[in-house]
Amino acid sequence: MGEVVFQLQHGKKMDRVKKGAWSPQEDKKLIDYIAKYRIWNWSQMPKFAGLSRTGKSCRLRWTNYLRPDLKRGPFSVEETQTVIRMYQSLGNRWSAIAKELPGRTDNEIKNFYHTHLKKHLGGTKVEVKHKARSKKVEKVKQIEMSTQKKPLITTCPNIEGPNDQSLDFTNSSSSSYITFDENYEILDFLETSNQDNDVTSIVNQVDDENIVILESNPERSTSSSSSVDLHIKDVMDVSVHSSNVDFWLDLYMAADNLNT
DNA sequence: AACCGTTCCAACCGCAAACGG
DNA sequence: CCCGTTTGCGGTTGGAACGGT
Repeated sequence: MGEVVFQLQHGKKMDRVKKGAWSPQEDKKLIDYIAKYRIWNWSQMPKFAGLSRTGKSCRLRWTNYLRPDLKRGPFSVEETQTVIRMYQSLGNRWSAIAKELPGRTDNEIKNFYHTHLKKHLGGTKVEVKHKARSKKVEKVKQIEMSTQKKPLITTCPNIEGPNDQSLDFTNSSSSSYITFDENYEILDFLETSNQDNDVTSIVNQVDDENIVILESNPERSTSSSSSVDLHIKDVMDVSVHSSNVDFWLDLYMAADNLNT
């Protein structure tokens, strides 16, 4: 990562302005300066702090990374729930969402949403009353949620299956369509054979509100215990309606926690 | 080992809002 | 109210890290 330096016209003098990743030395300069003089003017500060950066770059580095009150680390269940709920009501107003999450920045939430949540949310359009910054105008914005339901493939924690051999899907290489209630109790179960690829005909037979498509974990399919590890292969229509958010989220978080 | 595609996030950019003289 | 400057926001991206072949 070679440092990138640009020439900027500044009065008569040509100032060298650094761009790209911040070095630990630069971080220290910024932290020390703010500790001593507080934040008074971002655009003036860099030259006093001995930094060859724009004020914009300094502000970003401080607010998104150096600020002492930042939380860091993975999002908790509660935080993830908040992000999803707030996004459903506010849309992409990341800074407004960040106000509900102390220690998290708008940039962090935006990244979290795009990398962990977006692709798993089903395709639906949410109409959001978008409060414009002028406070006077209300824009109505159509939030286009991803129409692509990318499979959420991850390891699921032990979900207690029924003590019914006919429902033992540990050795099955086919997909299973299982309806759970909120306690992960299996409400309904349908198994597809390998050659049966007609998903919709199966789906139509069961409650399509809570369908989760599962497939058994190939590595751990030797035991025939009633407790099985599963791969969540796909989540269908679970996250489309807000009433289903908790259900989907619980599965997602449980699976994700197990992996870490 | 070497290559290649994917994931993820820090940092960028352009634009709009807010500020203040 | 105007206008230049500063701050804040959201979309986008470069590249490090990772995973697979």
